Amino acid sequence: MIMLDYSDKRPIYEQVVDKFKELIYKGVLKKDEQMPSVRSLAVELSINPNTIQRAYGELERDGFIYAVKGRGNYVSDINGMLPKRQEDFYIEVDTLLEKMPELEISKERLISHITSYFIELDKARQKSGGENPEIKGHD
Amino acid sequence: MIMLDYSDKRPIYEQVVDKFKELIYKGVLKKDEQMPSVRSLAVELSINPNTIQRAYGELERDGFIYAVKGRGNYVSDINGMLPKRQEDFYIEVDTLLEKMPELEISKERLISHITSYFIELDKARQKSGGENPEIKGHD
Amino acid sequence: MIMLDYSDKRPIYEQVVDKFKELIYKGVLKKDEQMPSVRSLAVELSINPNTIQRAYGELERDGFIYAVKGRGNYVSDINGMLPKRQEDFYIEVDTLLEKMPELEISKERLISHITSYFIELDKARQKSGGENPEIKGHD
Amino acid sequence: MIMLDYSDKRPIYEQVVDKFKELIYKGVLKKDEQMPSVRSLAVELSINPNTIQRAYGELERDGFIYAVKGRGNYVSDINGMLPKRQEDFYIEVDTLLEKMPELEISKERLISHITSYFIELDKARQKSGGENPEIKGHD
DNA sequence: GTGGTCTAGACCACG
DNA sequence: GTGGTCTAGACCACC
Repeated sequence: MIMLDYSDKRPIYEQVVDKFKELIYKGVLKKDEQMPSVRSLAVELSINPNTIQRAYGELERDGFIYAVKGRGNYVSDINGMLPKRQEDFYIEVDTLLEKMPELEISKERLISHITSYFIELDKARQKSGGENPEIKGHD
Repeated sequence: MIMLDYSDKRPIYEQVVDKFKELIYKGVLKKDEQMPSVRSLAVELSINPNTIQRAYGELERDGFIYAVKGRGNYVSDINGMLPKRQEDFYIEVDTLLEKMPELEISKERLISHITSYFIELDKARQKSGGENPEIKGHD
Repeated sequence: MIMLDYSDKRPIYEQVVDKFKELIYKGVLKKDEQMPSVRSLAVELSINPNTIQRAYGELERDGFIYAVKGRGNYVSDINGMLPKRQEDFYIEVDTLLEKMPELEISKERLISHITSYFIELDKARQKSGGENPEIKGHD
Repeated sequence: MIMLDYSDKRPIYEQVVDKFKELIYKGVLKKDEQMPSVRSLAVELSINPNTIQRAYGELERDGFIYAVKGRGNYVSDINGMLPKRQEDFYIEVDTLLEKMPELEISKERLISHITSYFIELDKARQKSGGENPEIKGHD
């Protein structure tokens, strides 16, 4: 379910946290589904249970999972976190936009890049059968 | 010339490196200009000279400065690094674009955000007297 | 009759204990009334009978219920526990009062808060038909 | 500087966290003052450095201290946290107020308790010389 | 010297 | 069985 990258400089527990956040965001792990137990996951990844414990602790602190003593960890309901994430996305976009003058990249050049990115994406999707419908007109 | 942020999680030498890269990129420090001496800068920032030494080492390794034994450190010629930096920029853009479907943000929504960003920027520039000329049609 | 909150950090047996204490205090469960059997309640809440057993044990230890071998558990007479609970209440009040200087909250400000709390409560009661008569001049 | 209470059921790291929060709140530890080092405090309290590490981690996460690698931990500026704490105080007050009808305690009885609490406090202060002036008319 | 991460192994409370 | 805390001891990056 999860693979560690030991060439990654980030701490292991952080990798675990991020991997699970992604799995939860993408819906692979659904609300109230049980997480792998601390010990079993530790064995599976052959790392120390404490490290998993710490990762689960962070996930709980961030509201992604909840722990029930003597039972296990379960994934929380993350509905309503989408707006916050969209906001963060636009903040990331802005920091990129700020760099443009210094890099002598024009607005038109950027938009052209974005457009061609999505054209390529569409092509690739048509080839593979078009299972992921395009997102349109949201928010 | 440089200010450290101790609440920043990154190591100090890295902050120093980045600050100087920025100064060189922006042309504040020009080709063949002398860098502050290791010891004077260490005193000014009240940090360990070893830390400055390490920062200068990284800057030299990355081709931003060159050291002359017994004389000091000098700014390199960074012409020709622009294309590489632009390339990095577009890679960063792509990683952001990849996140969009999952966040239910449409291409149109993004472009509208970018457009309004530049409109605001223009407004602010007209007010302050228009000193930074607009970048147009490059690359 | 009872609902568990798995997002609550407290152990389940403690939740059960508190819920029953409340039911008994509020008079929903009256003197000598029979408690649900350990096994039936365990099934109803889909938790381990041991957990219920432990909860009932605590309730008995605290004098809220009494067990009759082979028959079941029954609600005790809790008359005379009111003064003790009032005393506990005032102790809690005092710990709060002690924090006030540090928080730069004045006595007058607190009393004004309390007053407006009860005014709001009265308003809400008048709207909903006034079923809970106001408590006055006790003790 | 800090004393542990082993008869306390709460985890050690939590006790450490709370003790430091209190010291910072009360101004005993001031902005930018250095915290005892992880290892030295561990020795002083004769507990494991990991436990201190965890406590310091929580304190940093909560914005009470900041860590500089290779240097140490320093206390943050907690100005502006007062309103949040006052708000929490009133929430605690409200939970107490909610219990009153059930306990058959009237509003008047509570206010009389509070008033006499402050009268006693004043008496005690006059005896000891009156160094802590009364807080008045804030917020 | 400092903080930060990780392991190995133990103990406890809960179910 | 589960999560949660703690210890002892190690290693790393940073200053």
